[in-house]
Amino acid sequence: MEQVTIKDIAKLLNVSASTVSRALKGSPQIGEETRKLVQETAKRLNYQPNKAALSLLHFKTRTIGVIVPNLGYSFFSFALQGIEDEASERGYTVIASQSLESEEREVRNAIDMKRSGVDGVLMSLAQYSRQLNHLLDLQSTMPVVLFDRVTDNINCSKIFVNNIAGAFSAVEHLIRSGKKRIAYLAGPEDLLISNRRRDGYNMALYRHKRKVDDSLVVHCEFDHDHAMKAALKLLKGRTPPDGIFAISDRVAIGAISAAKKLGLRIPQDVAIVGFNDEPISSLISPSLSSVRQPAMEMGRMAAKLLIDQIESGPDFKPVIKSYMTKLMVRESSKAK
Amino acid sequence: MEQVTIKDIAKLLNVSASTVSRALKGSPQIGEETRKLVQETAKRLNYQPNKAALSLLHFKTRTIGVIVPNLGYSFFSFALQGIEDEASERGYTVIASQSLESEEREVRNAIDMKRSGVDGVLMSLAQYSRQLNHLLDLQSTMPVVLFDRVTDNINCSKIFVNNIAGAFSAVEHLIRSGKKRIAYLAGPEDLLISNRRRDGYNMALYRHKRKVDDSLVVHCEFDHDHAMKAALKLLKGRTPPDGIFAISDRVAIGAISAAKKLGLRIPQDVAIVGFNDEPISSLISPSLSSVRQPAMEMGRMAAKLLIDQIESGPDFKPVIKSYMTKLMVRESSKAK
DNA sequence: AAAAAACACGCAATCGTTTGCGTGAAACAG
DNA sequence: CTGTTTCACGCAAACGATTGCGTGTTTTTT
Repeated sequence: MEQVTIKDIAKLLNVSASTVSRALKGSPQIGEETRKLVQETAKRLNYQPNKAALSLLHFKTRTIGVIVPNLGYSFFSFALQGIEDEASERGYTVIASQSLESEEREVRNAIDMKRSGVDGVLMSLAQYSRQLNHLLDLQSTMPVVLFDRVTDNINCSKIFVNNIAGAFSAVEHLIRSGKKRIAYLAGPEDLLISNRRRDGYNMALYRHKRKVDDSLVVHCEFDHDHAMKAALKLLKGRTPPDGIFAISDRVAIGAISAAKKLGLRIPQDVAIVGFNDEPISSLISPSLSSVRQPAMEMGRMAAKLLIDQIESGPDFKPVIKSYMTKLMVRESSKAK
Repeated sequence: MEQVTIKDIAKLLNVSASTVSRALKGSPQIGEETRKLVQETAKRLNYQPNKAALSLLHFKTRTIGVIVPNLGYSFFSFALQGIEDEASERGYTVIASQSLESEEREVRNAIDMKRSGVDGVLMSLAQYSRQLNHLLDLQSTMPVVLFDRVTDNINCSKIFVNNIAGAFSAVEHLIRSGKKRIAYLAGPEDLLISNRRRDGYNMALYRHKRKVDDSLVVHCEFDHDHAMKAALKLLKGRTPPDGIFAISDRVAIGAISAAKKLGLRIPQDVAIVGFNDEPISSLISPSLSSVRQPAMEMGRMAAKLLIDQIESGPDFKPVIKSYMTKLMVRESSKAK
C-alpha cells in the first residue's frame, strides 16, 4: 500500500540507507553478498524510488511537457503516441495540453508547464501565435523543441515534414491528372507551414510551365466554415479553378462542401487534395486524397531530441530534421 | 533563471526560512511589517514553491492521471479539455495517456501512472478491457474515477451519459421518420455502454409496439472496417433494415460506406444515426445524425469528483452522475 | 516595580535519496 | 609484530518547505 522506502529495506536488513542506495546501483563499494541481498529484497518488496526525493536532489523531474493545438486532430494524437512511447522507454513522464489554436491558452499552458517543473517542452504552435515571448521565456529556463508548426524566429531543434516536397507532389499530381487551373487554399498569412507549402505549390506550377496566378491563392483559418467560404469564393469566381490543394484535410473537407453546394462534380469539375491524411479522410465520400506525414515517427523523434538535449547539458546544438511525405491518391482527385 | 527558494528570500531579508514560509501563508504568528515585506519580495523575485519539496513533505504530487482509449476521438479530446480546465483551476497538473483500445497498453499506462506518483486516476476503459486487476490494483493505492466507458464491477465514482435515454431518442426518431425495421449496430458483446444503449433501443421498440428481432442486433468493433462488414451483412440479409442506430459515429460512417457500396439511398432506403456527435459528422455527406454528449462538461465533472475525493480522505463515498444527451438530426435520417 | 502574558521570530526535525568522508576490521607486506 | 592497504560499510549533510517547540523581547496587568 504505502510506498516502500530505502529506509524500510535498510531497517529490515540491518544495514544503513547508504548501503542500500549503493547496492541498488551496483556500486563496487558494496560487498557481493550484501548487494544481492539488497537487490532481491528490493525486488521482493517492489521498491520504487520516490520521485519527489530524486527531483529535490537533482533538480530534474524526468517529466516533459507537450503543447499542441488540438489533440482531436489525429496528426497530434498520433504524434503524442510517439512522444509517449519514446518518453516511457527513457523513463520520462509526459504531461500534455492543448492550446485550441488560441495564443492566450498557449501562454497559460506554457506558464503551467514552467510551474510544474518540467525538464523541457515540446511544442507545436497555435495558429494565431504571433508573440513568441512565452516561448523565449520558456527557452531561457529549459530546452524547447518545436515540431510541425514551427517558426524561424526561435533557435532550437525542430521537426517537421518537407512541406515543399509534400505540396509539390500534391500539385504535380493534380497537373498530371489534367487539371489546368489549380488553386491553393492556404492557412493564415504568416504561418510558416502555409508558406512553405505555397513554395511547393509554386515550384510545381513552375516546373510544369504553368503561370502562377495569385488570385488562386486564398487564405483561411483552419475550421470548416472559413474554409468553405473561402472555397466558395474561389469556385464562384469568373475563372474558377478545376483543382484545389488545401493546407489541411479539414480545410479540404470545407472545399468539398463548397463544391457540392455548387453542384460541382468531384473530381471531374474540381479535384481536391488535402494534407495530413486524417483517418476520416479515407472514409468520407468522395474519399479525400491527402499528403500523409509520419506523425508517430515525428513525435518520437521530437521527444528523442528533447530528452537528448535535457540530458546533454548546455552545449547541445539544435538539430533540424525533416521528414518525407507520401501522397495518398483517392477518389477526390483520381483521374478516370 | 534558477528557481528562487525560500532560503534566498530569507537571506535577503535577514530572517529565517520559517518566518518566510509563515509570512507567505499569512500566519498570524508573523508581524504585519515582516509579512508584507516578505510577500512583496516573494512577488518581486517571482518565487514559486518547489513542487518536489512539497511532494516529499505531504506525500501528494497534485497531479492526476488520465487514461483514455484514444485522444483522436474528439469525445475524449473535448473531455480532456474539461479535465484540464478543472485541474488547472484547482492547482493540479494532468498527465494523459492513450490505451489505443488495447488492454495491454492500458495496464502499462496504469503502472506508469502509479510509478509517477499521481494522486488519482481518471479512466475510460479500452474496448477490450476484461481483466480489471490493474484497475483494482490502482484503486487500492489511490482514488479512481471512471467516465464514459465504465464498468459495474468496480466500486468508484462514475460519470457517463444516460445511454438508455440517448439510444431511446435516436431509435424513436427513426421510428417517427417512418422506419419499420431498425437495426442496432452494437459494440463488443460485454461492453457496458453498448448494452445500455441496447436497452434504450429495446425500450423504444417496445414503447412503439414493434417486436424486437434479435437478428437486427449485430456486434462489431469500433473501427471502420469491422463496422462496414457488419453493416453489409445486415443490409444484404433477406429482410434488411431500413434504419440503423450505430453505437458510435465511426461505426455509423462504416454503415454509410456499406449502404453506398450497395447503392442504397440515405436516408430513403436506410436512415442512419450515430452516437458522439464528432465534429466531422456534420461535415460529411450525407451529414450524420448523432447523439451528442456534453463531453467537456463530463470531463470537468469527472476531474472535480476525483479531486474532491483526493482531498477529502478515505471516507468519501462514490458518486454516480449521468448526463442527458441531445439528438442532432441531420441528412442521414431526415424525413423528407 | 515585579510578574505574567503576548508577541515575533529562530531552531531543528522531517520527508526519501544520494554522496563525500570517515572508520573499524581484515588482509597483507616488511 | 608493526605498519600500511584494502575492503565494506556507516555518518551526516544536502535538496526545499513546513511546523512544533523554544526563546528573547516587549507590552500589559496587578
